[in-house]
Order: sequence, then structure tokens, then C-alpha cells
Amino acid sequence: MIPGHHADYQAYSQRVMEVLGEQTALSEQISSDEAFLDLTDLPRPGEELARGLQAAIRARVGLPCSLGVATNKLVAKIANDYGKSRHRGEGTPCAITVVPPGEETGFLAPLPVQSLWGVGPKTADLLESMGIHTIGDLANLPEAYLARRFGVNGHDLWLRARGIDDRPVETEHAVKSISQEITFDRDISDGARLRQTLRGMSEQVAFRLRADNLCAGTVRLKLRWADFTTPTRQVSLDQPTDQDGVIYAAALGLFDGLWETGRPVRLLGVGASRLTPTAHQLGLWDTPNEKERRLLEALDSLREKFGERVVKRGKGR
DNA sequence: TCTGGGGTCCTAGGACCC
DNA sequence: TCTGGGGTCCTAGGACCC
Repeated sequence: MIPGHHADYQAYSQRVMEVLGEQTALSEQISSDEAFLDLTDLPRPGEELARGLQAAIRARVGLPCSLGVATNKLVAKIANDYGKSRHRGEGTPCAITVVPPGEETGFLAPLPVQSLWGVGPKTADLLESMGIHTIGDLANLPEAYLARRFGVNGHDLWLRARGIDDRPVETEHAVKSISQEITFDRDISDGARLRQTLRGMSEQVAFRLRADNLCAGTVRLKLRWADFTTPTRQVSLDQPTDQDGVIYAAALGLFDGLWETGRPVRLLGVGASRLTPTAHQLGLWDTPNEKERRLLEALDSLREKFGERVVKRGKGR
């Protein structure tokens, strides 16, 4: 959508979210370029607000955007997708799609089942094979039948097909995992190169953990072979960490347990999960860990000033 | 569809404990 | 004592999302 640099992208995203934040404190960012707003308690009707918002984002950030207005998140999201998909011709869609209260099921009925959140290619194929093509088809099935076919998910499917969704707009969102991965231009079978890449990614993951004041209790390694199979391995740490060396050691251990020397690797990834807030111990003396932490903090501030690639540690750890 | 990078959530089996 | 059942944590994989 926005050409150019990652940093630019983030800056745009932030400015859009700022404009949204002026409308209501009840906003939930769901990705870098999408958010839900709860307008229930605002005096003006949704459609009018949406027009104002769209104009404000164009005027102040210089970006087109599309909006969906409905009585819940599910229908608003689908309405927005629908509006965007109907855009024809040049340029970015700039749609506003309103589904008035009471018209949810009627709006959803003719749409393909894939329009529903949580229905991807696999589920769509399965539903297709059962003769279910539209959301309306789905809504006509008995709940018990769906529950039997799809388990817990079946009940949700049944509710969603009817446009029922009582999830609130959540203003706080805790990060669950942080990861870095790379797909190589061509498959790599050089162990030194793979380990070096692994180290770089471990450092980036640890850097992002520290930036968010988080420590990880679990480290995950992801590989992809030439045949596209993608094994993962994870390990729980004795102590949550935000340290480059600890993340790298864990990732390396997993890598060495999985990689057969010389086997070509297409993708390599490192992830951190089971995140907890960092508890800084303020001791009277510096433990080795505390020293290491301070060193990394100093490096981090250099990275923030001069860019991630500039600062590298010397040899020997 | 021959496939980028970052996420979330769910399931299922095994270990371990009471 | 080899035997029941349940809870919880861990790991691996997969579907799905933008």
C-alpha cells in the first residue's frame, strides 16, 4: 500500500491511529493498517462520523482509506472488505460501507463463506464439499449439525453466519510473541552462514524484547526445507530472558538438533514467546547479568541513533 | 498457490504430579 | 503395588489473519 521504507510505513500508521484516537478513546488497532472504533456512545451517527474520519485522514495524513460501519466488529470488518472489493479501476479504494442495525443477516447472506473471519481455504473447501457456498447457506444449517461437524468452532461459525458477535473493542493488546525470519534467495547449506544468520536474528529478537520491556520464557526455531516442509522446535528457558546470547544459545541448540549437515535450508526463523514484563533488579552490585544488560542497553541506544545494521559486537561472544 | 514476514489461536500427545 | 483419573505444562503442527 504505501511504497517505501519500513520506518515511513510505521510513521504513517501511527499518524492514522492518532487521528482515530481523537474521535474516541475506544479504538483497537488490529494490524498496521486497520483498527476498530467503538462509536456507540458518540452523538453523531456512524456514517457521518465515518465521512469525517475519512476526510481527516486524507487531509492530515494524505492517505485514502476505507471504512465499514455496523453494530459489531464482525459485520463492520466484512462490510469494509466488501466495500474495498467493489472498487474498480485505478487507485486505492476509498469506500464507506454501512450495514444498518437489523440488516446484518441480509447483508451477509449472499457473500461467500470465505468472507467470514476464520474461514480460510481449508474450511472453505470443506464447506464447499458439503454444498455450502454462501454465508446464507451456513446460516440455514442447524447449530447442532455445525457443532458436530466442526466442534467448538461450529458454534462460533453458526453465530458468525448470523452476524452475531459480542466481542468488545479492546483498547489494550498484549503482545504474545516476537519473531524474525528470513527466506533466502536460494537455499543455503553452509552451516557457518546459517549460524551467523541465526545469531543476527536472535540479536534482533532480543533487541525488540528489550525495546518493549519484555522477557521471553520460550525460544522457538523455525526451518524450511527445500520441499517447503517447515519443522519448528521450541524450548522453555529456566529464566525468562531478553539477552542476545541466551536467545542465540537456545536457538542454536535447537538448530543443531534439527539440521543435518549440508541439508539445504530455505527459511530460518527465531521466535520468542511466553512473554513477561522485564523485572529489573536494582542490586547494590552488578552481577554479570546486570553488566551484560547495561552493555546491551548502551548498544541499543546506539542502534536507535544510527540504525540496526551499524552496531555489531566484536569477536568472542 | 511453487509460496514474504509477521502475528494469533487451536489441537493433540506426552510428561509429570497428586 | 503398575494401578485410576484429572490438571497443567510442554512441544509440534496447522489454520488463519493482514
